[in-house]
Amino acid sequence: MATQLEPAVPREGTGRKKLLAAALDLFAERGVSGTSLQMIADALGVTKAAVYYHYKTKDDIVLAVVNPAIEELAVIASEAERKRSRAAQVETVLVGIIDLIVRNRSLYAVLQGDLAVAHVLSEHGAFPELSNRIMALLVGPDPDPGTIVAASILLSGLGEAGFGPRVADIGDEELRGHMLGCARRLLRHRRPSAATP
Amino acid sequence: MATQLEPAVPREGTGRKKLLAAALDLFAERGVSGTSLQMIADALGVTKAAVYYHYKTKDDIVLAVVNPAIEELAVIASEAERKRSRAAQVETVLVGIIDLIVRNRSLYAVLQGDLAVAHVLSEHGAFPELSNRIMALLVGPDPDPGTIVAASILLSGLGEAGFGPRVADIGDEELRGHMLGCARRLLRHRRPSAATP
DNA sequence: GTCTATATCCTGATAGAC
DNA sequence: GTCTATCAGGATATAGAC
Repeated sequence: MATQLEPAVPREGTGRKKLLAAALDLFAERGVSGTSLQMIADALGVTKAAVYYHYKTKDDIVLAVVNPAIEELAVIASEAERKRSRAAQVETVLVGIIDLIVRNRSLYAVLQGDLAVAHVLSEHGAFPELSNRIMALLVGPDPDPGTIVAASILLSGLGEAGFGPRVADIGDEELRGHMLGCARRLLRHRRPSAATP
Repeated sequence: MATQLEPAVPREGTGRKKLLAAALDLFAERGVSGTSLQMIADALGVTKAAVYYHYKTKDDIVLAVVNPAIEELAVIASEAERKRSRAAQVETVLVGIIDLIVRNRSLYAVLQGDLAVAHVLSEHGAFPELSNRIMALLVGPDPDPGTIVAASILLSGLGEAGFGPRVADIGDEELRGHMLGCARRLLRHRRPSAATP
């Protein structure tokens, strides 16, 4: 539950940390299924066996790469669930997720855009439940379909857009602001009131 | 340039058509890199060699699966480029793409969400150029970063959201309407006016 | 911690019979 | 159009030396 002040996956480091950084770059560029352990080893200048010293299986590497983002998301969700007003819950989720995305643009894209990651997480982790918690915080109780569509577009759109080449040359501060603006525009719309005849 | 009245990839058919439908389902579920020719063959109840009778390489299958959507997108782009007003251009692109997504929910997700597809298309096709044309139609000339961010979120978000399980039980008509509403909300925002002091 | 070497399986792809 | 049989290469993963 420590506050994260550094990027979730550091660019430099020793041993495992360099491995995870190299793996993330490859996952973001070629996809998890399109990345072999040989490629990761080559990126590090070592052999496959050296990679296997740090992690027993490829799934373990995927989990280790993606885990920091999941832990941050869990903190964000818990923080948001403690808020009393719906508006504060939505705001906490939006600010938290967008900050996470901007701070490390490729990690979130891999986490929620890669089908292989989803498959691994559905077996080894509890990510689907966390994903549902975050969605519930965004759309609230008894959401109408329009809100569900908007939140779905937002969550997947933010991830892919943050890593896309078209926003690569936009600074962190500015990107954060634009993403927050997009999120608020998307989510703030008139619900069809069931009480109106 | 024939108008498409049927789904881009038919669910049933004979020979190649059943092959493409089975391949699309697998691509959408496991990703292109995570789908082997063996899986496609198994889904059809045949052997790999039978698959190779229809298409020489795996890339050819990917191209054939994704090609109907690309052709539709090209028609949409050309149609939009013939409009004179910016508003009409944006509207034509939005209505066309959303209709394409809703009519065949997994195809667009595979086309623009799968890194392996992007890799194949960058080699064998001219999709990057088409993608740029559509983006240019959405954001207009000299777009500000906020508009670029919004359009990026929209294009990737629509694709993934259309295939997601959360919107699976929403009917075509309703989904189309909600997606259009989201798109208009996202793109319609005040540009920072450079003329204002 | 990293290496070489190896084991095993699966991949995309081909040839030729029916 | 589909089959069996086969190929070379690459995948994950392990064993053991340094």
